[in-house]
Amino acid sequence: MSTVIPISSHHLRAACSDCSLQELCLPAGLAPDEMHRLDEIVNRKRPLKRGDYLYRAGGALQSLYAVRTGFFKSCVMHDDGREQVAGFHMAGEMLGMDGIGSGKHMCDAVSLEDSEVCEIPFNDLETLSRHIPTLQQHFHRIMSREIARDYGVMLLLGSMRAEERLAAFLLNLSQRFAARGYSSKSFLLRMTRNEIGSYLGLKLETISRALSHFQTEGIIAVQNKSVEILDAGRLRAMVSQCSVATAPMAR
Amino acid sequence: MSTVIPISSHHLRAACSDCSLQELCLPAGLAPDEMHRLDEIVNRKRPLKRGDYLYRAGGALQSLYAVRTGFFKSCVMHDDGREQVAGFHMAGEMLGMDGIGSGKHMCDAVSLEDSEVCEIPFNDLETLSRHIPTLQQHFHRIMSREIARDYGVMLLLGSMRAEERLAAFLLNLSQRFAARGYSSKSFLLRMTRNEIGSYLGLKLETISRALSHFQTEGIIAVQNKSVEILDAGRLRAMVSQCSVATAPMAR
DNA sequence: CGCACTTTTGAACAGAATCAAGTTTTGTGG
DNA sequence: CCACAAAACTTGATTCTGTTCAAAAGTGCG
Repeated sequence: MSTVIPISSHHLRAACSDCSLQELCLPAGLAPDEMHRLDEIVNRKRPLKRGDYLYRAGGALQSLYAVRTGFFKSCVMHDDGREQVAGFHMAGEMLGMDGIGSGKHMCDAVSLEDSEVCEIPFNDLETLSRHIPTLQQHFHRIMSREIARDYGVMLLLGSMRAEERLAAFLLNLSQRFAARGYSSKSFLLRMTRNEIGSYLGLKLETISRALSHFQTEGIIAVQNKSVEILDAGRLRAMVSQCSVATAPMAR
Repeated sequence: MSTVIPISSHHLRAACSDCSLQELCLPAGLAPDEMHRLDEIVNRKRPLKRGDYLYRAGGALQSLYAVRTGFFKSCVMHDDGREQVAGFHMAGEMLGMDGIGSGKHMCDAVSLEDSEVCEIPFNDLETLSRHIPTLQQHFHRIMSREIARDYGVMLLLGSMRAEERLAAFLLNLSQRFAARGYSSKSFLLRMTRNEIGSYLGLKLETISRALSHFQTEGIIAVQNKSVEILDAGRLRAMVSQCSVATAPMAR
């Protein structure tokens, strides 16, 4: 257990990205044995089909989850059945941190396409992070970044108009795809117009109209779920009034 | 350092509330020596006058802060000079957790009345929490609750209309005052209409109108900064459509 | 005591929501 | 693989909520 496993650095990197814990272990790099110990507590999770729930609001929080492949939304349900999307999550991002405080999940996490996640039992993570300062620091950073992101969303919802919100949303997606090695110019919207609207505090008709408008302006090309960004500069100009909104905005 | 300091439980409680670390140490209670070690890393901070900055966006994050007395807002500045209020903070609450991820504060923290804070050097807190699991758990809960609160604000900004937002805001304040032993029915608004509006994604005129309207309806009595809640039930009814928004909403 | 800031209130305006209809896409079962 | 039903999307017309502009009154700090 405390023996250093003799594996190459290439191996480590592979193992890390393999379990999709990029956010937890990549940034500063753990020592080989540390990485191994982290790996030991991570459970591979069965794949989820589109529409499956990863967890539900009110359920006991046992684990945090790292998205391995696929795409998720987290959303809170109103009494009347309407849903409010609180965030979208792609490969390499973590889910479930909102539930630590109360021990219960605060929202539903739903798979928007066939996905796979790694399950990280929270108690084990807490214990392990006491022994591995680097891991502890990363975990704190991840939670903090979540808070900072949320601030950005609040800014967006509190002070931007419809088309500015959508521009910020598209730029944010673009940037996150780019960070994962996908094209920043051309990608698929995994969620419906309704879900985008819910996330941005707008109605689906408004999303549809704004997308159409961007298209006639030559800023983007949309066809169904696929989006191509033609003029990122103009998108950036639309949100530039809000300095903070560009980078840490969405999720 | 590892010696158990012989102080009574009453002493401990006093010391704890004294340094205003309620959020960090009260909930489950630390052992006497643990409490003492926590106390050792906490620096008493000079009082701040109204309008003083506790920290500024972009500044290096050295410490987290616990509000001892007083009232703060945290806000992000737009390029054009407008400000967006991201939260209000009263005695016993913690500030600064948004900056851990980047090592820099993401927003300004401004005192809205003469206040006093405790400074908790973040590195020391991280180190200490490795040795005191209870402290570690509390710290994680605090960060998580901040995330959950932010989800609530997103819900509010994304799906409630003006008067619902204000109702939720008043109820949240009421509740937080009550939790600190103050009246839940009658309190002072430490912030301006403009700051309330910024926080709720509305203009100050809208806040003013809504307050006036609530008053003519007999739901509240307002005079300048002082508010008395006459019919909490109707306020609750206004926000009840959003189950989640009531409790963990603002900050 | 006066000046600056905050608040209130009114009137006109604008942006997004709502209502509605029609079209396209997607998913399912035969 | 096709047909059909359900879901998602687009677009237009209308309505309504909240913003903007404006002016006056109140409050408080120096």
